[in-house]
Amino acid sequence: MTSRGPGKRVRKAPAERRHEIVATAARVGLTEGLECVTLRRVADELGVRPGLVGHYFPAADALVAEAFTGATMAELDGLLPEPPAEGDGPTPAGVLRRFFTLISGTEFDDVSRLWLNARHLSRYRPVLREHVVAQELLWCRRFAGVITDGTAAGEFSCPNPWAAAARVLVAIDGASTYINTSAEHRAEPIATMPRTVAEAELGLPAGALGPG
Amino acid sequence: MTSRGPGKRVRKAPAERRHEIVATAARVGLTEGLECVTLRRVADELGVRPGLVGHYFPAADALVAEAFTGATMAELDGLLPEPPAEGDGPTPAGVLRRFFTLISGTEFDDVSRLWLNARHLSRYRPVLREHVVAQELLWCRRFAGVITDGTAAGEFSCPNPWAAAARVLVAIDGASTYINTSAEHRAEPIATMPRTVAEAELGLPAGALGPG
DNA sequence: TGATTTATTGGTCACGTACTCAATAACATT
DNA sequence: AATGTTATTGAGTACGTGACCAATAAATCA
Repeated sequence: MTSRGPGKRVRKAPAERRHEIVATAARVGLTEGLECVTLRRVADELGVRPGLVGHYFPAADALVAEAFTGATMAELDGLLPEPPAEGDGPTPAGVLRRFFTLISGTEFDDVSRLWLNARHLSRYRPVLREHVVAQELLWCRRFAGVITDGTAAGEFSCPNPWAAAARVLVAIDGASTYINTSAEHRAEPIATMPRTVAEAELGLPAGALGPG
Repeated sequence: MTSRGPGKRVRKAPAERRHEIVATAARVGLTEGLECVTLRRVADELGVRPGLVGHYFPAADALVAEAFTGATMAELDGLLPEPPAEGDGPTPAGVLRRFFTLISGTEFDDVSRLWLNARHLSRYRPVLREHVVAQELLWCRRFAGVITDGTAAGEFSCPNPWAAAARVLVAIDGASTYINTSAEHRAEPIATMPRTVAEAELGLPAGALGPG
């Protein structure tokens, strides 16, 4: 990809270089796993010497953590966009319908793998752990916000949006847990569960958040 | 632990040695993580040279996979014992009550970590992957068996035990996914969910599978 | 234009891993 | 008691990792 002859130096503004390092690390982490996010791997990807990446990230843990946050933050904004400050965005039910449609696609598989990856790796890497906790709470907060909006608009009936969001996320994360193993063996009962749980939590009839 | 002077050799029957290697690997994997299951680590634990472990497991992947199966198999038998061939064991509802009580305890945390660990690692290690798939299906089958028994006995009402078991396991695995990260931040809504899902799936009133 | 800062290079270091293989010693068999 | 089998050792290779540091060249500033 990015290759140039040896010795030829390209000097960039620190902010720009740092940003492209994190972006590359996020891409590697998302597609190949966070343990592939190493100084050498990212450097190769950028056509740069490992020492340079080490210069921006003296501790490799920080790079892995930022890679995770970068990838999941982008994904969250794609799945559950923050509602516009004022005026009329899409209806909460519409937002959720779109959300459940998107996470059913195979494009979401890499994201499932990334979360699984990060949650396990957090056992050993405290810096990553903090980032994962922050993202988990952010996703929950974002989802709870949609529920709150929908309840205010009379679309949903939900006494405790935060707890309901947490439970829907349990279903989503539980269903995506098998992504590397027996997912296809039990596809049918598993895949439909998150949407069903959401409908139950929001007091909606079965199928209300379904496609079409 | 097991230490003896250098050079002193203890020669054991292959079956016995192999068994103690797997048992040690299972213990290390359960308490410290499957990436700590290395030839050297297991050898140190046994007071033996790394080459010996390598002799029994020419590929380290196989050792990790067997360590996982050993640990989860023991756990399953502790949580959901296979019913006696004939005669009267405990009632299915009683079995499930006991099950949900046990997985609520902190002793189950290591098991949660192990599953998370194994499911991620399966991404890279095909041998482990097969073992994890087998265990996932076994747990599901075992759970479905209890549901089937309870339905036959008139305790439960469940049209599809296999699918119901799969969904309850989604709730359990989803709830335990946060064990290394934000588990304690959202303990309340998350911890109660598996039992609630089970009660709904089995047509039981809320709290029917609760403690006491 | 000359001086200064610093982004970038290139190399080294110690560590831990799996894997290989010849030599050895404990056991079993005759 | 001698022999054969093999479980076990000990040393070695090759690889990938994070961390460290002096030298260098590109950009900026005086």
